[in-house]
Amino acid sequence: MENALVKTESEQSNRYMVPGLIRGLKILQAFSSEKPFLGVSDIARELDVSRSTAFRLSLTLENMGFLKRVKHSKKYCLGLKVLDLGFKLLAGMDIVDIARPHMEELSENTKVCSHLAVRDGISVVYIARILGKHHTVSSVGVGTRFPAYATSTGRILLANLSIAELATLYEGIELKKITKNTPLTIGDLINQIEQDKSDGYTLSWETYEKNLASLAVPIRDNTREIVASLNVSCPTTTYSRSELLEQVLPELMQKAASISTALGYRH
Amino acid sequence: MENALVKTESEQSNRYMVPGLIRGLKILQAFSSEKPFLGVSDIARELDVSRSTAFRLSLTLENMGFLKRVKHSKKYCLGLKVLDLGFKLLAGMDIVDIARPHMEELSENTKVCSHLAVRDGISVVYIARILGKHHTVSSVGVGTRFPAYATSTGRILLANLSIAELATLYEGIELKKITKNTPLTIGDLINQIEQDKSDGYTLSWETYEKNLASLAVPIRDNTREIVASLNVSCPTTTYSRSELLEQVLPELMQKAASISTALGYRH
DNA sequence: ATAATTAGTTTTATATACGAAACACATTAC
DNA sequence: GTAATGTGTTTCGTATATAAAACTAATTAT
Repeated sequence: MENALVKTESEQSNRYMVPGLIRGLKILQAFSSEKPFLGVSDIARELDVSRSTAFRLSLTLENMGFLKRVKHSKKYCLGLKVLDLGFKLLAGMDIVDIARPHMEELSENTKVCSHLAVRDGISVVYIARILGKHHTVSSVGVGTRFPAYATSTGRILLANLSIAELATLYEGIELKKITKNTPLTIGDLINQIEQDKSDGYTLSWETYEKNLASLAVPIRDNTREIVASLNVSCPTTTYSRSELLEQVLPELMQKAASISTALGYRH
Repeated sequence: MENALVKTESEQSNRYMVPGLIRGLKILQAFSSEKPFLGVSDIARELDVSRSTAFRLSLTLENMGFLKRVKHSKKYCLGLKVLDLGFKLLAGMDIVDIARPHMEELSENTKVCSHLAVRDGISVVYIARILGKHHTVSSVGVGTRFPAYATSTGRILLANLSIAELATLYEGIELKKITKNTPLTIGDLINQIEQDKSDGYTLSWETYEKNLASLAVPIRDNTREIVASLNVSCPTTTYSRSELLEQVLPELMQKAASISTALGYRH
């Protein structure tokens, strides 16, 4: 009972959280392509709860269709119901439907891949992708997360925050050196974002991955806030830096403007 | 306290279920493209729980990233974390990775859309899609669910069950007449499935949607069970019935065989 | 303007979800 | 073979999550 007081350890601060739900969701998150099958005991170890609790939680998730028993085994794997949630979210995002035709034209005209992304805390989450028909294809599928500070799309989205908000957001977060071009301090990041703002675009040349170029611009809605970022990405060999800026950027900005207009933004 | 005994009403039978988790998941499922924003009171009404409970559950989901407050409002919308689960599931399904290149060839050669689907109870769930380059594109995205009895892919997947299992699965389920070709009784369905089995394929001609044709075949793995269904679909005007069977079917079966082989199936 | 309604949040007494221990039955060790 | 460990499941007393009520702070009605 002496550890009843030491509840602050790694748990969320709020005293209103319901443990059954936290744990249930953590179970779903515990599954991965490396660990696709977990038994009750595995789950109990993973979450540091008793086997009886793990048992009841798993049973609940199974009954709801979020977990499935694998045939002729007592182990569980993720159930197909987990797909529903994600696709319901995307279906509700009319920005995806609005943007897609423009993105298809963009990809058709530039021959490269295009992505639409939104910010979730310090992450960029990709919510739409059009594969270029004629060149190396993107491996960034819908649902992919990247650190915002290290990607062109991410920096565009961070530009919507004030310096104070940025500082709060990145308080205690370490910026990892991914390639030679990634910002290493919040100061660096803020400077880059200020530069982006005056340019109106972000060019990332091997910032997140060697040999990968990406050019991103903001999309705004009727509130005038930056709600998404539209980008094109390709190998650094497809277009040179100047070709990207001279040939691709105007096309990209025009499509972004069309999407913003469709979302109610008045220029 | 008199209603404490009447717990069986619509709740799950099992006495080990943890209510906090059930309710939390039901909250996530309550959001839809028609109702993208819900407040604490809305949620309380929707789940028939007290506002204080709805409050604590929402707070928990918010802290976990599964719900987000919409700006300048107390309402919630789905958080982007829900995407993670679905895409983790798909990433773990190596059948998708294995099938995709074959599906791309298939779509390239036949010029129409191809889908890969698995069964989840009485539903078919689509887990991969390749859009045809030259014709009307499919609106059946990854994650889409359809009633298994009414689709070609679904009937192929149902063929893996014994008649007894089929009867159990559809016990108390009403088959709705979707078009003139949908089976209306379990007897009809079983007859159709028996026919499919001897044919080795299912042709659905306007079965689920007017003007839509779909041709599906089974995919088996090392256990010799039908684990997925591969199909092509197109408007009924693209290919005639006989063209589908003579030109497209051999190609489809060959690709399905390749995928089955890659999954360990020995012919 | 004022009252009435509805919203989200906080408190608190009690119904209940939880961990510990026991159980049954595998699988592995020796 | 038997012992030893590991698994999923069940029971049971107690710590705790919950519903009801109280409390604010917004909206809406009048």
